[in-house]
Amino acid sequence: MKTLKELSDELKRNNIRLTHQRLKVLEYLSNSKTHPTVEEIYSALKKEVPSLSKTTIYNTLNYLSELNLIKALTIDENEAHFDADTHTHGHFKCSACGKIYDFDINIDSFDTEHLNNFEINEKIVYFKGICPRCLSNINIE
Amino acid sequence: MKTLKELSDELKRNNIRLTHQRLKVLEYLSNSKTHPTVEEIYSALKKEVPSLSKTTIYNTLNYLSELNLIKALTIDENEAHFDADTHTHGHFKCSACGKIYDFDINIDSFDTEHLNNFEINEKIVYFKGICPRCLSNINIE
DNA sequence: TTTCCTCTTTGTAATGGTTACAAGTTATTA
DNA sequence: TAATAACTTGTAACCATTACAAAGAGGAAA
Repeated sequence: MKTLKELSDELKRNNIRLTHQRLKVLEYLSNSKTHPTVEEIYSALKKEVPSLSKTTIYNTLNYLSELNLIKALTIDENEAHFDADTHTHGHFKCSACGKIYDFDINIDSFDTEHLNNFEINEKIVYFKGICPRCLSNINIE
Repeated sequence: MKTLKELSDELKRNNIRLTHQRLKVLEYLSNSKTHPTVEEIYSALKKEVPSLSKTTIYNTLNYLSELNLIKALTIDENEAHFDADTHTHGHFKCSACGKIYDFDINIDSFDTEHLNNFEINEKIVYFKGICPRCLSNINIE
């Protein structure tokens, strides 16, 4: 998980101004462990920054993604989720509750001999299924 | 890659009627190795079946996905791609040309001790980068 | 064949996440 | 302070996908 300072410094380094709005988005994301969507970030920050526009959030997140400071997750079919943790790890999405979990996985141990002539820039691992919490709820019913 | 017969039989078994339109979609997908989108399937089949509607293609593909006879790929941010090959394998998307390649990978060898209490139903691996063809084109320029 | 019922197809409209754009605002530099 | 560039905002456009209703097609039973 990236700290607010790391994100801010990196933006400065890329000549991207650290505005109040951007700082709020960075702060929210770097403190979050739930892989929030734009909508979630928006409704959370709207209280503190009433003038905030969704476009600003999209802009900020897109900048950060381009700079590889955050990751956009496409594990959810209809909405992007964002993750301030860019160290390679897996994501598990529960089909019942929709929650997205992190899990450690040694992606670089994959045998990828078939991709010898490919330049690999990103390795993504998504698992889907039912989380323990939902499994126990099903058993109760 | 699923044969047309396998797909047809499985649909019959699930009491889904094998209409002319559905057979065409199944046939196209089972012969395809390029992970086509709905748009591609539509424009290819429209010539043969002029009355064909996009909704029918969505319906058919959704049925097949629910029955786990095909896989919907979300490696592309803005459009779903479909794959008649359901044996677990990885997908590599070239960021330059957009082409999606298959590659073999032993996903079950992953160490997933952190997910001991999770019910895992699907394992997805996406790699992104530049394919050999585009790499050599860049070198020429 | 005829009737009935159900499933399917089709076109259009609606949905919803995301992006484009223009106008106004803010920051930076000189 | 003025000038320039970057940023924010709201609205409108975009586009893949889904919802829906009406028309069409197929199978079962008589």
